[in-house]
Amino acid sequence: MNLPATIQDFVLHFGEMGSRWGINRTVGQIYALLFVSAEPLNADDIVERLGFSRSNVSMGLKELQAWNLVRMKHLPDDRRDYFTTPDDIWEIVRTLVEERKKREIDPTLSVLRELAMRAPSTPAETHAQSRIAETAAVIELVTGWYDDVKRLDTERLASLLALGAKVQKVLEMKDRLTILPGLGRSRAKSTSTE
Amino acid sequence: MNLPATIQDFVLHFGEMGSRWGINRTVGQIYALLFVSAEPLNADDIVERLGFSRSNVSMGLKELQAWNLVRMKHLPDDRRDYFTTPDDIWEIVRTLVEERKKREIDPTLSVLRELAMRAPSTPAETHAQSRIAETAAVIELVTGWYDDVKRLDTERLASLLALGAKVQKVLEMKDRLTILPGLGRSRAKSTSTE
DNA sequence: TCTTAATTCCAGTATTTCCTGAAACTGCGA
DNA sequence: TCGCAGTTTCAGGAAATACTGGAATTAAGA
Repeated sequence: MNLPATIQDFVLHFGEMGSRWGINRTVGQIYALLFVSAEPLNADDIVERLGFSRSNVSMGLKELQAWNLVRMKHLPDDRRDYFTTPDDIWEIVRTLVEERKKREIDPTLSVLRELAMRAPSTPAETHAQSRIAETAAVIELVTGWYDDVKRLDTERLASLLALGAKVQKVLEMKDRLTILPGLGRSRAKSTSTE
Repeated sequence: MNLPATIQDFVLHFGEMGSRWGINRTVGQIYALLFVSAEPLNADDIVERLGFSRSNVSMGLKELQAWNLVRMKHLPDDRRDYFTTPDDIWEIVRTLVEERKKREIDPTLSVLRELAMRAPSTPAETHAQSRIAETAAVIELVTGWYDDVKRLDTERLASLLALGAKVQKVLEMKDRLTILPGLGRSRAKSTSTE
């Protein structure tokens, strides 16, 4: 590994983190390197800097592409593929959450719904199914919230986050002071028409 | 594995999910079983139902205890330890998020801050450090929001989630219509005095 | 169409992580 | 203090995952 100390430390830490979150270490390191690099890098640049085998880098890049986490670019008079991450970190966060949801949460939710709907055959099963149904409801609530806020532009999202729980106070005030038609609790189901 | 079909399918699915999120399959399955069981279970109950070795179950339970995800109980005239998960799913979610944050996000954040503060020695490093600092800022914003909303009681939290992005509309209205002292953007840093 | 540089695939190997059985430990009741 | 039921620890084996080098493939330029 042939990198300035700070970059190396970042890359190594990111690799460790990745491996705790179900992303393999190599892929995490490749991503980290692209993330902090000012210029797009090609596969050989990565091999040189990280010291992985050429094919390992190639597979890692493929996986990152499958996750929509990197962008491919081409330089004039150069056939090689160059890769970067988006400049906007919020876009990266959105992609990460979106992909993770699509691959893991959504399938889980449909499994849970299916399990909860089966005809139970023992009392134990009946109890289990009500626990499962509760779980599905919580996941639906959280993902519904997410589906909603992900449409906000970054600035609004950031200010909402900065506001934190104070939002609650504003809402209580609103409940007390004003009548706002069309702002009730019953949010649209949002699963069907996107 | 000796379980009603629905419970078995849930346990297996949960085990798979766990292994994608950095929890090993066995531990995930033990947790899933406890989660759907109406009664507390002891280690031998788990061995019987899941077919793991006694020691594997013991280690799994130990790990779940370290994560604060299970409760130990004792029955009268029985020395064995019995385990359950909390009845309230929201409590489970809070614990999960809290532990994960404590073990992974917080340490990462301090690493990032340290890296961003080092004196850079190359232009590449300078650029990397500004990316790292930006990342730290995003993480701080999100965890700050989380630290804030986690204090809400479950009912308020659920209604906030149900409201989704509509919150934004309420806030815009508030900006236009009223002056609310002490509700500005500048939230307390919240890291120091808890 | 041929040459060549670049990329991808794949089979085998290495490494890491997980799981087991046996042995050590703990603490209660006699 | 001893015996015993229950629990935990740990070293070694098993399984899963990751990594490599070479061979196959692709595509651009001549």
